[in-house]
Amino acid sequence: MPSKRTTLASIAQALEISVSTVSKALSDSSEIGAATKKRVLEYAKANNYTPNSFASSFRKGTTSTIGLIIPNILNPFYAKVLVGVETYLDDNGYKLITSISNDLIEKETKNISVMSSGFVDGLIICISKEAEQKSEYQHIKTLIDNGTPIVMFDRICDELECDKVITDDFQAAFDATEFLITNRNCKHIVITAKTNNLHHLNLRRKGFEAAMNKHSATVKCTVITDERSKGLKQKLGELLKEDSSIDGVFGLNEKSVLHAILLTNKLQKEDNAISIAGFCNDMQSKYDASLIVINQNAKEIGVTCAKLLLDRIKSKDNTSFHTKTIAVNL
Amino acid sequence: MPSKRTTLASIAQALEISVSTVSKALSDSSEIGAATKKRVLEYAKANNYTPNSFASSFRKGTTSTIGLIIPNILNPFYAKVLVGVETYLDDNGYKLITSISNDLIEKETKNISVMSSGFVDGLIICISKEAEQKSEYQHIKTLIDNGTPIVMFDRICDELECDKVITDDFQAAFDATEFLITNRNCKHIVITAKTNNLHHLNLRRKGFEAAMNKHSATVKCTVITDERSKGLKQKLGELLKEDSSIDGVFGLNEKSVLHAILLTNKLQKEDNAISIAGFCNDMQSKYDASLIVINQNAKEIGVTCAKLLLDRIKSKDNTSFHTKTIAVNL
DNA sequence: GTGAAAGCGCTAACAG
DNA sequence: CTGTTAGCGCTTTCAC
Repeated sequence: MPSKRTTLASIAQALEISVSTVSKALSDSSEIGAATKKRVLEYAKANNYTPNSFASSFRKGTTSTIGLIIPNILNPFYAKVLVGVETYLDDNGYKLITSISNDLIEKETKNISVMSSGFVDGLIICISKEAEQKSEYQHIKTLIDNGTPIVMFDRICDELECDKVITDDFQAAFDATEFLITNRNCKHIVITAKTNNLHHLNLRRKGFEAAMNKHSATVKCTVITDERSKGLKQKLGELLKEDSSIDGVFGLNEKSVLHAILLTNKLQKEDNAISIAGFCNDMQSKYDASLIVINQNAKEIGVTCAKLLLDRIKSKDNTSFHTKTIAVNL
Repeated sequence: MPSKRTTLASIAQALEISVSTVSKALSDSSEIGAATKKRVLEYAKANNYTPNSFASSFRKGTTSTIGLIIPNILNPFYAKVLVGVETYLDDNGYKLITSISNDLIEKETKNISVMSSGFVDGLIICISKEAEQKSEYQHIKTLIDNGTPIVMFDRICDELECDKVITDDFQAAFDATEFLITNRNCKHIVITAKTNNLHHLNLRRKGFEAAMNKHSATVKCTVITDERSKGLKQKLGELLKEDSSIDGVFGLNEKSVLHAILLTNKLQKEDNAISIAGFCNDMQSKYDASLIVINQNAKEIGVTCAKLLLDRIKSKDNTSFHTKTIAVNL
């Protein structure tokens, strides 16, 4: 193991030329003669020189690194967004620093400040539930004021001036609900809704309600609410046992859908007795053709975020922010 | 938006004191008088000075950043490992750079070299399927020779000298299989095995076989092999329809287990007619109590990797590497 | 063609 | 107590 890394200086010393010559030779500058270039390149290879890109970044004032802050990586929606972000960044020579906020403002704030203290050229963020519920955006505002380019996705905030990428939650929920009604002939649909007052969950619920209103003549609905997922699951289980007229379930989020799948399986009814629709990115959903899954195109969301951010960084423009809506499909 | 960031130099200039005084004052050094400290602190706050920790890292020669390279983030096993790593790192003031290799040597190699060129203090890696199958470890060796501390997990290689964290795959498979036999009274168990020659999958299969041999008098087994997941799923589906004596399925990996759940659900047999056991970290499995899930304690694996790595970095020792085996439970 | 030198922002000897 | 100085490794004018 070589005790010391090869650097420009060590190459220069060994070859008795100057550091700047070495630097230029390695970057194949036209200023340097072919003979010198060859000498330098050979020496560099022989001593397996790897440029210290950290130093280079420091010098240039950019890091080619992007920060991603998400609430939870076990939710496949966020995992897929990460895949999209990582893919696009990697293709463009950028690195990715990831932080999981666990939906806590404190951790979010801490990591934002660490990253933005010179480590990243820009930030992609889905704010924590806590921040959204308390409308606490000061930590994000500070970031923007500081000049760090950011892109928000999924959970966004109108008062923040930056690029944003969202799903058309209302339309998606409307479409899926209508599909339950018109294609699966559902007559009694249950919706499971957490009472956590998240903006995009409310939109989904409104989409569902709009569809129900449109078809109110033929379809009935029952709303289950609870502030916790477990509570929702339990109530749904009881309801399914009691009321055999239920022939559809609409899940507003990942967990609701998974719970619905499990509970209806347990009932051991004849095939397709109960149709399930909802927002779900779990692998499981891909294998179960009977499900009506709202495909949020999470990976595409990630790619779009990354693209918006890199474009913003390259243009150095900080006006006219875009909000892109990623289409969904069933 | 302030056109220029506040720096030590700008503070020093404004207050007509030296840069080093400012630096010391901000780090609350005992060398500086209370009055000066107060002046500096107030000015810093007023101009919301944030230290450029990138520059500081550069100066100190360490980045407080760790690289994590995993094949796939959509596999919940790796996602959970990431959570463990991220949690431990964050608690210890470290950042995390993540790269997804997609099981390709090329991307793995590229990202390793980018990260190790000064951006990370150490690396945690689960090598790509491709590297393991081709026994290509040169890119890892180069890294080790270069002096970068690394920790391997899940897929390891004996010839590489570094810390390692693994699951006791053999024992886990043995225990789960025996549970199927003795507790669920299975008489005919199907095992779905991909023919991809991955070390830890082979260990799992050996564990299964050892249990079968021990109970060969009472239990029969059928082995399904295919090089692709889809093929396995199809063969399993056909077998389940044809042979009604099957009362147990053992899945060697995530997908196999998920497929088995789905297929047996479709059969609409009476409850618990077919018991399923296997390696699975999907959310779904948590909600289905009838499953026999091998809990690999993925988060703990992540925490252990991170801990081993930080300890190694701090001690600067590069001898006596440890291989830790994380216990599993059903 | 090649080299000298400045400097990115910060830290840490060493002087006063 | 405060200041001077010398870099970390690299890029980039500007001279020669």
